[in-house]
Amino acid sequence: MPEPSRNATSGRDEILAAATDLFGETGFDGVSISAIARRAGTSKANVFHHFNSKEDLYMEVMRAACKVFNRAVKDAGDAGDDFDERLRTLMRQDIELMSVNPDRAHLILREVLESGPSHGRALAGEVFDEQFTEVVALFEQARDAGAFRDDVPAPLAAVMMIACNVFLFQSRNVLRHLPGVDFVDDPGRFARLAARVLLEGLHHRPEPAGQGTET
Amino acid sequence: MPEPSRNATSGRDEILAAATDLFGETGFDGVSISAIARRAGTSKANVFHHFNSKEDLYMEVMRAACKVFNRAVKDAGDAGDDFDERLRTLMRQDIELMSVNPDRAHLILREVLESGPSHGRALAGEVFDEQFTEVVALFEQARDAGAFRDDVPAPLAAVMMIACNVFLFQSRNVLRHLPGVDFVDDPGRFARLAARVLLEGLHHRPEPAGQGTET
DNA sequence: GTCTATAAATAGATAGAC
DNA sequence: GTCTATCTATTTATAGAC
Repeated sequence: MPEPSRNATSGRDEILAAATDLFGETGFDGVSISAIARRAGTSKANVFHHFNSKEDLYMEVMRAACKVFNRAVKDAGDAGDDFDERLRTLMRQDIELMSVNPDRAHLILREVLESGPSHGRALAGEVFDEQFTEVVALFEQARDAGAFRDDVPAPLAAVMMIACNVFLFQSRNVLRHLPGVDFVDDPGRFARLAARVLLEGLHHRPEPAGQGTET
Repeated sequence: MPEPSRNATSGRDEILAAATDLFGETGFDGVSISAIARRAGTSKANVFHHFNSKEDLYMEVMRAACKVFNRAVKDAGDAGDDFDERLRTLMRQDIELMSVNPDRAHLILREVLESGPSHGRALAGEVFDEQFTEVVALFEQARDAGAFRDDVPAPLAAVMMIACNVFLFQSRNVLRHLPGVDFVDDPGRFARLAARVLLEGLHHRPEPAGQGTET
């Protein structure tokens, strides 16, 4: 690390911050180097001095974003041993993490959810896989402990949980204005209610009513 | 309607089809008129002959996409009066609709889920609202009939259902390669399993175990 | 309706002064 | 490290022939 001249938030860092904002809002194709330079308060040429290309800058932004999310996911592991409480906590932390880092969350989700032109797909995929694997493990533990039904695969339960969080985050600006929707800006409340539905729905209770126990 | 010279799929229609594909895959900013013309087998100038601007073409594509989805959502209304069956059917039809029209689905979802530069936001918003309202109504009917618990708001249940469908569609290409995930390409199976969890979770069953009935 | 040619602006990226 | 000036390719969009 060649130490920078003296100022902490100078040059390179400001460009990275501006790029994170803009790439997060509009995506790779929707942002020009001129726009990034303008927001960072510098010139186009200076952007190209600090980064070899637009793709290089984008990848650097992705790397930083993934690091933030990976670290947060790792830290969220230790939270008691009550399954219900762990699920609730995990959901709430997940939503709060995205709410606090909307641009970074957008970046990662875009890479995972859109076909995207081969950019940071691999990096974002790792974050996604890690998160997914952890949630699956949680549900499998619960099922192995006999707490959950065995006619619903753990990966499917994991998809449902992550889906709720991701969708709430992605559509928050639209949902907020819909009638009866008063839970968008209260992660704790949403996590509590959604987790309740998932937990009750997953509890061991064979032979529901009229349909066979088809897998 | 000034009838076209003689061929049904000629000129304008081919351009619209090409634009739907490309805008759906890469979004507004990621597609150039040259690319659309190339795929439609015509020239740039001809694209501008049929449409006043790139935004015009994009809006036309959005309009058509929304029409397809609005019609399908309307048609899905009448399906028996068994709540469980209706929810299952609605989920399955929704997933199948997106699977069959991936580009149109992507277009609409992108407009709703990304901040996006003011483009077809309004159009897509209508489709989204309509779908959301219908699902909320379904859950409210069930709750009014006394079938569902009343400590989980209907809009939240609706968000959970739609979230599962949207997320399954959006991340299908990533999920497909994850261990234990064998439900991505079987809408019937996914709808059956996910609906089971939601239904069981929403069934009337007050005072779960240890936590109060907080709303 | 479709084309070639072109205009005008902007994109990503480089050269070289300071 | 930062800048102005510039290069080249590509962008949206238009003009006008056929």
